Amino acid sequence: MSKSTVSRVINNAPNVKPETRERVMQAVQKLGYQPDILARGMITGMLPMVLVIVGDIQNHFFTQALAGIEATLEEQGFMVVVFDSGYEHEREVTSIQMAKTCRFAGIIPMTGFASDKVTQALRESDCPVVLLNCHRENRFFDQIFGDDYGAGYSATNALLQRGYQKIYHFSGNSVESFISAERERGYRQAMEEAGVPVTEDMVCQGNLRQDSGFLLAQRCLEGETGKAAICCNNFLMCLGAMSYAQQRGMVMWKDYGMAICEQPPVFYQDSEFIYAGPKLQEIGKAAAQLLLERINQPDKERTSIRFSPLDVYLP
Amino acid sequence: MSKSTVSRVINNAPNVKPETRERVMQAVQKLGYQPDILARGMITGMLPMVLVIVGDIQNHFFTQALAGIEATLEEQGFMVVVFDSGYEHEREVTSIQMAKTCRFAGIIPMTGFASDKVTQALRESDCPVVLLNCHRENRFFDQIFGDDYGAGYSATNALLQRGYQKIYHFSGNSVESFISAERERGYRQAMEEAGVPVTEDMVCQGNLRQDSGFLLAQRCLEGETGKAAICCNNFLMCLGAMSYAQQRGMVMWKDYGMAICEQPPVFYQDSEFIYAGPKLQEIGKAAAQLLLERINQPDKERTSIRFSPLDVYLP
DNA sequence: GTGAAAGCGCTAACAA
DNA sequence: TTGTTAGCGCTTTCAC
Repeated sequence: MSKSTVSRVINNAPNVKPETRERVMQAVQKLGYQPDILARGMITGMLPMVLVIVGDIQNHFFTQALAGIEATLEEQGFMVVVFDSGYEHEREVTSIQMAKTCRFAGIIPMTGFASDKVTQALRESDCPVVLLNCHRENRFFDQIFGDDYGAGYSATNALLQRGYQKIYHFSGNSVESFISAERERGYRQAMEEAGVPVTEDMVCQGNLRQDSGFLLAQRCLEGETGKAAICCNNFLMCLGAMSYAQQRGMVMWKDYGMAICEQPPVFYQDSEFIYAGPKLQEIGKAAAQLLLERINQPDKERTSIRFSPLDVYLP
Repeated sequence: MSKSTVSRVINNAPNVKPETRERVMQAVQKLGYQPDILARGMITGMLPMVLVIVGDIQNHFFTQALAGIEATLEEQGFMVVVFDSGYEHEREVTSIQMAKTCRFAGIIPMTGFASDKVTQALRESDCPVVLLNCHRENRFFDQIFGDDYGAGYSATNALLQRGYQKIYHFSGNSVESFISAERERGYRQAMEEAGVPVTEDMVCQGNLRQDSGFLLAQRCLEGETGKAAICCNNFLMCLGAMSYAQQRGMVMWKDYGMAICEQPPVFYQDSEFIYAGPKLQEIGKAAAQLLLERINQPDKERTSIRFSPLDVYLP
C-alpha cells in the first residue's frame, strides 16, 4: 500500500477501489492516523486557517461578529486566528504578512477603516479577503456590511412612534467612522419623514465612548420634563447617558426615552431601552460564507453585500 | 550564496562572516524576502501559533484574559488561534488534535473544567500546555489561576466595612464551577471573621446568569429597608439583580448594597457597585509568559501559580 | 565560514 | 486502479 493510495483515500479522490478504500480506512482508524496539515499546506499552498483582524477583542461589536465567523468556518474545518490590532494599521500590516507566509486560506479585516498601506498589504498577501464593515470604495476585495442607516432610521422611528418629538442624536465621529455617519443619516431621514425639524443643537457630537454619553446627557436632559428622548449612535454612549440619568434619579420612559443604533452586548439584549442594529453574528456568518465561496471559486466576480437584517428590540 | 548561508543569517546562527551577513541582509531588504513559516515549521516541528480555547467568545471573562494573552504572545512573534468551544468537551478535543497535527507551539485551555478526555487529548498533543483558571488537580500541566477566594473575601469585606450586616450571597454552581465555589468560600470567611452568622437563606443558589440574579433579588430585596446588601458571585447575576432593583425603583447604596466577586467588562469598571476580582488581563499575560517559558525550557519543572493581584473597586 | 545533500510528510503528475 | 517520482521551502548535518 503506497503513500499515494492513502493520500487518495484521505482526500476522497475518485479513483480508488472501494475495497482498498475500506482497508485504508480501517488502518487509519486503528492507528489513529491524522494527516499532517502543515505538510499538506506546503503542497496545496493553503493552510486551513483564516486571519480575522479586530480592533479591540474586548469590544462586543467584534466578538459578536467573531462568534458568527468562527461557527461557520469551524464547520468547514478552518481555524480562526484572531489578531487584535488595537486599531493600529502598522500592526495590521504585520499580521497580514504573517498570514501570507503561512499561506492562510483567507483574511477578514473588520477594523472599520483600512489605510492604503493595509490595502496594499492585503493585495500582496495573495489571500482571499472579505472586508467586514469596512465601508470603503475598493476594487479589489469582496465586502459585506450591515445596514447602519436602517439601524439609525429604525431606532429613531421607534421613538417617534412612542410620541417623542424632541429626539437628540448622540453622534459618533462621522468623519472617521462611516458606520456612525450612516446611523446619523438614518436618524435625520426618520426625523425628516416625520416632519420633525432637526435643529443643530439636537445632533450632539460624541466620541462613541461612555464619557461623552454622560456629558451629552447632562447637557440635554437637564431641565427636561419627560418629553425628550435620546437616540444614541452606539451602546457605550447609551451606558454613559443612562448613568447620568440614574444619578439624577430619572427613570427611563417616564423622564426620558432611549434608543440605540446598534446591537448591545448579549447580556443587554432584553433591557429596557430600544435598540435597532445589524445582526452582527449573522453578518459574521455571511462574511465567512462569502470567504468560503471566494476560496472555492477564486475567479468569481467581486461582490459587495449590504446585509439588511436588523435586530430590532422594542421593550 | 547558498540557501544554507541565508538560513544561517536569518536564524542568527553564529558561524557567519560579518561581511557575508551584511550582504545577505541587504538582499533580504531589497527583495522583501520573508521566510516561509510553514516550511520552517515542518523542519523544526513547531509553528509559532498558540491555541487558546475559550468557552464563549462573547463573555468578557474570556476576552479580557485573551487580550493579555494576545499582547504577550504577539510580542514574541506568536499568533493566537482562538477556539470557541461553547463549553463542549468533544469540540475541544477536536481543536486540540488539530493543534497537534499543525505542530502548534502551545495550548492554553481556559474553559474552566477539563474533562478526562480533554486531559488525555492534551497529553497526546505533545504540546506545551498552560491551564488557565482550570482548577483541577493535575500532574501534567503548568497552571495558573486567579485568587477567587480573595475576590469573594474582599468584595464581602467591602460591604461589611460600609456597615452592612445582612449580606446575601448569590452563588454559582459550586459543584461544577470551582471558581464560583472559591468566591463563596471567601464570602463565608469574611462573614465569619466579622462575626456575622451566615444563615442558609443568605446563600442563594444561582446559575451565574442574569435571570437568576433577577429572581434571587426578587426573593431577597422584597421588603428590605436599605440595610441589606448583595454579594454577587459574578457580574451577570449582578446585572439581573440591578435590573430588578431598578424596576422596583430601588437605588443602590440607599436601598441596598452591591458587590461583585469578579471584574466586570471594561466599560463597567467605574460603575456604582463594588467589585473585587482577579486581574484577568494580567492573568492572561502571566499565562502566556508561563507558556513561553515552557516552550523554551521543556524540561523545567511543572508549576502551579496562584495569581494574587486583585482589581478592587470601591466607588 | 561556506556549500552540498538529505529530508520533514505530504500531494500531483506521470507511469505502469 | 495503483505505485513511482519529484518537489513544496526550509533547516540541519556533514564535508570542505
